[in-house]
Amino acid sequence: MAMKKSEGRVTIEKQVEDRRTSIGSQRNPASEEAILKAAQDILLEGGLPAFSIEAVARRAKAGKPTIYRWWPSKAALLLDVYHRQKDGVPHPDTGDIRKDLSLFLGGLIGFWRDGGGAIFRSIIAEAQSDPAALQALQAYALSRCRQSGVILERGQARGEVRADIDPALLIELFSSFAWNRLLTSRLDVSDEEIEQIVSAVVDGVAVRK
Amino acid sequence: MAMKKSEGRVTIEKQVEDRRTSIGSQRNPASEEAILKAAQDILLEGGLPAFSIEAVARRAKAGKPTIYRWWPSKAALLLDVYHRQKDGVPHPDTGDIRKDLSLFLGGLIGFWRDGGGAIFRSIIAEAQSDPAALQALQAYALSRCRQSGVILERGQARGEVRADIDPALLIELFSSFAWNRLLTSRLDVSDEEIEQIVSAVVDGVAVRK
Amino acid sequence: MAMKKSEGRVTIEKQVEDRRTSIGSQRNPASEEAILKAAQDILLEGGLPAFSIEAVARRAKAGKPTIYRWWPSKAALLLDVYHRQKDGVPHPDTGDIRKDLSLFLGGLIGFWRDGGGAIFRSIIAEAQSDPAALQALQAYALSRCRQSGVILERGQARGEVRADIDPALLIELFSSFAWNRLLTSRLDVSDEEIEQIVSAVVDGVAVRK
Amino acid sequence: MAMKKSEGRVTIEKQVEDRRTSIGSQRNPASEEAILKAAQDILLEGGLPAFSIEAVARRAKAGKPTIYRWWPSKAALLLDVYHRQKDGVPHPDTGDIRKDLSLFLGGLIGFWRDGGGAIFRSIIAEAQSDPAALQALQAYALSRCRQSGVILERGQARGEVRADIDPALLIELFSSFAWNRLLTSRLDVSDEEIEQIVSAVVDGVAVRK
DNA sequence: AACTAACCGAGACGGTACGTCTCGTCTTATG
DNA sequence: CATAAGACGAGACGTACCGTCTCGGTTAGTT
Repeated sequence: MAMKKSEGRVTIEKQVEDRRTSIGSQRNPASEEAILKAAQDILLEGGLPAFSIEAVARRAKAGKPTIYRWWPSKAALLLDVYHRQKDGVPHPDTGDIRKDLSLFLGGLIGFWRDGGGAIFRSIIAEAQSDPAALQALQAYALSRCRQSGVILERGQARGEVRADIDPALLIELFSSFAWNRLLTSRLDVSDEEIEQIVSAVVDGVAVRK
Repeated sequence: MAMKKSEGRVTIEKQVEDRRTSIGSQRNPASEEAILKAAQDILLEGGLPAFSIEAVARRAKAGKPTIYRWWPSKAALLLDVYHRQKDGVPHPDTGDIRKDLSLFLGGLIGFWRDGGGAIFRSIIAEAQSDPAALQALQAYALSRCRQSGVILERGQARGEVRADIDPALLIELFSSFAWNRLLTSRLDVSDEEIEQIVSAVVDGVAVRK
Repeated sequence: MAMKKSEGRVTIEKQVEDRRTSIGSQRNPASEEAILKAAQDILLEGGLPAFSIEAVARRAKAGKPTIYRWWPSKAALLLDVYHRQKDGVPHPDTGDIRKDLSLFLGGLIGFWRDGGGAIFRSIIAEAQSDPAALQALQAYALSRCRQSGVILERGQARGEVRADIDPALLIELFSSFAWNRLLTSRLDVSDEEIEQIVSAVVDGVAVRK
Repeated sequence: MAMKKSEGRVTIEKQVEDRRTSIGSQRNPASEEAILKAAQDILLEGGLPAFSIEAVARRAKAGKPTIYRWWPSKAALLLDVYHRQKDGVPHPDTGDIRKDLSLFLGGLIGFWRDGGGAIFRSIIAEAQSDPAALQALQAYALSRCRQSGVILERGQARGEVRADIDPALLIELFSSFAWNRLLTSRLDVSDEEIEQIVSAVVDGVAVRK
């Protein structure tokens, strides 16, 4: 992406090496792209400790004020970076609530374990000190729970799931578990563990009388 | 010279007053106490962003090296501060697994909501960038889950809870929910919500056939 | 926004007042000046022991990195401070080598005695532990000796001074005496002593046969 | 020296490794020796920058208070270290003032160049900030000049040197030159240079009429 | 023989300064 | 007027020493 940026301007005069300058009184998409790319790369390579506005500017060959102009805080940049990744967590519809929930939970954990979690971890951490990030995180989490609640709603429609269950709340319970494992770097969850959790919740912990 | 030494301490009690000096080749409990107190106060007042070794040293009227001597990292100090608060989360034993779990989850959330959570939030945030903090957090979380697992073990002993349930894993599921709410500042959980979650897990989400 | 920028500077003069910020991608003369001034004042007030980068930064209301950016070492800053004082040691040209040398030596000692020596003392001291300072001092001393050698060169041109004398070496001998007195705080040299030294060297210590 | 210290106690029980403890209510010569030795070694190896009370204590395996008990300041320790070295600068008596002065100046420079100067440099540097060191240095320098003045006094007695010359002052002039070279690390003075200086002063710089 | 007094090492204490890092703001020069 | 560049004040980081203090142990003289 970042390489493409000068491609359209090659013929216009002599082009000073590889420098990216203003394109006038408007936001420069090449800069935005370079900054987001740099931010993402830094996060994936060095994690949150390596992530600083300074480092992003350096790597993106951008001026710090350019970053501050468009992203008011570290958290805003983090969120933008996160939104770029399509998160690939599915809302399966196999017709079997056990399978659906196992696939959902396993998918979420797997996505995070395979590299997708680093940035989200950073956002959660940032949200503990930055109120703006916190609000964004709240909104994001809520909408995700609602979206994923569809799994249970389908189960309810099929008469497979109790009608008095709040789908979003239950999804929150499952994804909380994934959060916990993400935040404690214990994402190596076996299929058995996932199935045990799903089974416990679906069938109930209590002995059937 | 030797006479002067004890002269200032004749009145046994209230003495510390101004300056706190060494008590010889051994750790000074007064310093440790002052440092932990200062650290706690700073955390409660300004949260994680205000928490720096510099600030703690200043407030505790201690030298920075004194802190570094005893706590190798910011995270170590954070954990020590957290350990000082007796966390008051109970392991209730009412004989009814529903009540026990509700009291446990409600107790944890209540404790965090009423001020006890701020420091733990900070530790989780810190653990996202500091490997040492992460390790400490892992160990802590694990041991807590095992401890609280006793609630379910008692249920199993009573024949109330399925024997194939892993107590620690189930507790982890419940406390994950509390973590989630702590980290998203949504600890205002109603008793109904807690009961719904407990009920869902105890009785199962599935419709009984 | 853009309008606000110049608003505070409408009245051209007296403006600096409180805060001194960047003037763009280039060295800020106001900062440089403030730092050198602060350094000089600290040296004159508290001498070398009071002179620390920390103290200079504090007094100049500058950040430490700003100092380290422009002066790689304490010694470099010291030398810059010394160079600011025009040192007022003359190269007199009375036509009489005795008078010229007396005025030179007396002038040097007098300049140091009347306040100008404190900083140079500090530089010499610093050079004993800092190789960079040492090198700077060597270069400075050498060039001064060569400059002042002109006194003897004129004497040689007049046929008053032996042609086989190395002017710089002789000047070094005289200024060494001043160094010695500076470093041992014995700058209260009487005119008689100066004349005795000059007389000894000019006329020779040996009895004329 | 330091090695000998346990020699007398070998047979008395099992001797805890190599520890040097108190010998009762009196100064322990072994400790003093070990401290001076350590101080000297550090100075010769790392120069003034490496010389700290901390380092000396570490190397001498002594407690810091033991050092502070006997030497009130860094300078005092430095001076003691310097006094241990017999300085080997001669007061030659060849009967020829030229030879005597050349041997004196050459001897002083040579002694310093061959390792003896490092400590004296340190003392001079220290004296620029420590008044106690300064005073000690003044006294030392004065007495040395007076002692070495004997060279010129003998010349005066022989009728070889003008009677109106102050011997100490002249010696100060010569040794100032050595100081200068010591402090600027330019002790590689050739015999020719020494002879030129001596010749200039003995015979006079002025052309004989 | 017991006691005292001073010494010993060790090392903790409250501090200061070090030199490096990042922060978020600012101004320049370039296009 | 947006950009890359980079200087600025601020202040935290972790380290090295400073000079003071207390400790527990050792040993020489004195009782």
